[in-house]
Amino acid sequence: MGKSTNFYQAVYDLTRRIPSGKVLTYGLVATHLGRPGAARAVGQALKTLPPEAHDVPWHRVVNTKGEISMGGRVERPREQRRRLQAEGVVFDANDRIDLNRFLWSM
DNA sequence: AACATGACGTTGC
DNA sequence: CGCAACGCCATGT
Repeated sequence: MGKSTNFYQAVYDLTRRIPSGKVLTYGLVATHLGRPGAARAVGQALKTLPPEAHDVPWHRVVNTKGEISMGGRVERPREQRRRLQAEGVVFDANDRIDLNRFLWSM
């Protein structure tokens, strides 16, 4: 039940290290975890987000286009955008982030 | 163990 | 640049 797998834990760990005002893509997170191609699994980890990971800045992870995913529901993406803007991240006219400026590079 | 699912990515048209 | 198809991976049933 509430037990998360090592992979999920790793995702939460790395996501927690993303500095405020910076973002990372699902694909890069997967790659940094040594599982290139597991971008979808990363998304699942962040959407499931257990109580023990309430402090994980899930909003700092976007897709490779620099845009917020999941357009169906509008509440969640909206909250994500709100938080990012509060950290200084800028969205262009197409609701897209300039990854050349805000992508977090280690 | 097999099948279905998804907050993704890349390539082809 | 927008859309469709295919690929990849970890989970849940």
